[in-house]
Amino acid sequence: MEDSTPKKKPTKLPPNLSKFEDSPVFNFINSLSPIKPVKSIHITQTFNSISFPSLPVFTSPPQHHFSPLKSPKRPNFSNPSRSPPPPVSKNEGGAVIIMDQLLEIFVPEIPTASTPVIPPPETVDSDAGEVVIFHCPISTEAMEEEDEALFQNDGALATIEENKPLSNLHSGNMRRRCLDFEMAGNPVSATVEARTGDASIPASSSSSSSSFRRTLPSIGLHLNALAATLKHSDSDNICSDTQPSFPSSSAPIFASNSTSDQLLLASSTPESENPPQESANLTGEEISHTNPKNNWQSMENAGVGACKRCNCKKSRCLKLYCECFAAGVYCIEPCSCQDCFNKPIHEAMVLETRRQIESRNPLAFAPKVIMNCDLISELRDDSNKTPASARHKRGCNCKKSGCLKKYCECYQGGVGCSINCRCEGCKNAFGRKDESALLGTEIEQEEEGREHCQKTIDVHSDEDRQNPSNAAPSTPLGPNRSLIPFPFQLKRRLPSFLNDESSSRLSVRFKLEKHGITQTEPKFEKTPCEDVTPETLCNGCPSITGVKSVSPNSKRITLPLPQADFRPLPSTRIGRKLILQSIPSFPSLTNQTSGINGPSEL
DNA sequence: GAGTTTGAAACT
DNA sequence: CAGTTTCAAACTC
Repeated sequence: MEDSTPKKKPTKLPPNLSKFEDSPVFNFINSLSPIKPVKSIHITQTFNSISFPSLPVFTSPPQHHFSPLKSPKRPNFSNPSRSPPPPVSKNEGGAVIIMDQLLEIFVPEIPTASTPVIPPPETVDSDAGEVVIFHCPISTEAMEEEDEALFQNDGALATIEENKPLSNLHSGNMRRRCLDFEMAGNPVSATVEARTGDASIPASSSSSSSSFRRTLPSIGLHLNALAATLKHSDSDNICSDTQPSFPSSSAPIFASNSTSDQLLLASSTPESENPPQESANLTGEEISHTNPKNNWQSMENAGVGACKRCNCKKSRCLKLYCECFAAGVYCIEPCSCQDCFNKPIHEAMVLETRRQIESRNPLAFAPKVIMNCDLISELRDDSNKTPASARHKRGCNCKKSGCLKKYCECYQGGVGCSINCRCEGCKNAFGRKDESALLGTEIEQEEEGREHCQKTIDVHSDEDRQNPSNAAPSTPLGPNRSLIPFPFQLKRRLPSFLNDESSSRLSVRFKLEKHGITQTEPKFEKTPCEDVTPETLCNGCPSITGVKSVSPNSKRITLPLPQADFRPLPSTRIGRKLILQSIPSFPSLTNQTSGINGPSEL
């Protein structure tokens, strides 16, 4: 509003000036002047919108202005990456993209308002309308947060978002949150994945709980993956920003670990956090293979799950009952909560509450699902923990669900039950408690016998040679991949031997055999993945969830480095073993901080 | 969409 | 620490 008036003034000015300037040139200019008012109008809208982001519509006007700047990007939108049909997609995609870009550039662009010419009026209108629709769900707060993240990451984000729109546009509002989760979960993973294509590390997997939630994390992952495939890996950075509001929370705890560690960690929020890992797990290839649509769906689903939406009525969203709060994110519009205090406005209260909760349980906000790497270190400390690539931090206590429903946090997180679980009648598709126990013992043995790694490797190689099928799984992917539980889809698509679990378990079996322990074999042969996969996996993991990440391999893995190289290797085990030994080197490469330090410890 | 089930979180 | 209550998600109809 204000803007409009000032602009009008300029128009008024000319008359005054006209006195001085009667020259034909001046008249000519004056004649032109009428046009300006029109431009000014656009500008005013944009500014208004900008100035009042809070408004539900807030987005639309700015878009226009921004669009010009973005104009270069638009072409990208039109890019094939988008599945949607061109006509419709144009508007939507354009609009959405614009919004994202606006968020990114937001302030900076304002100056560009002068450039009204750039955006074709048509596109502007259509975009605006659509944009409004998409973004409305997003709270201004969320927008702000996102913006911050965007600004921080700038280039990377911009590119990412550009890419994202392609795949993610549908999700619109969700997208932001997903990013947040990613950040929380694993900022780096995404980048790593994108760059390396490996995905090796991320434990992301944990993430996602059941099909979708897991995907959530995956969502982020997906986005990242998409972005990665597209180009930018930087998205990682973005992730970190996501929840500025909750610095203290779990993040620090896990954050202490090196970035790699973070990657390893699966965020508690099944959706967001895990997904990243999953995505990470997914190789670029996989991602590419998977239909963007699938990812998309998964993302949307995840969005529901991953991008948390709570429905709290009595907790004020200040207790762990609230998924948003538990995930360390503010509630946003999509939430149906009542008397919500989990908003930036009440940041102090939120922080205080978090502090209290953490005082009771320091890990209350820590990721509920911990990936391999963590386990590795933990395992050393805690012999009891299962070797599985990912496990629930505390374990579940299911009595009736059989750990086959989302009631089960393990299942929801896409991880198998562990010894820590007190569940009854565990049938967790991702790994039953009893199985994990066996694996755990095996793992312990492994660790004990690491000295024999070399030997075992040889043995494995021999065995692999004998059993090519076994060997295949063991491939370098194994190690790297192991972390990354392949999406169920992948399992379906890929030969069974490719599954991490199978490979990992096989390797374990071999090890056991070597050690003289053969009893376990039957179970390993079962390769729960295969057994289980059908329903749960299919449902849950369309996107990723890498539940099965359970494989012991995952523990070792982490770094993407070798993946490409290793894949060729015939035996996964070998890869695992090698990786283990190589681990030491990784830390140095990635992070000094990394608590993992596998090598030294190893 | 309402009601039920379930198990985590919070409380005692 | 165990038992109970509260809570909200997940699930069913």
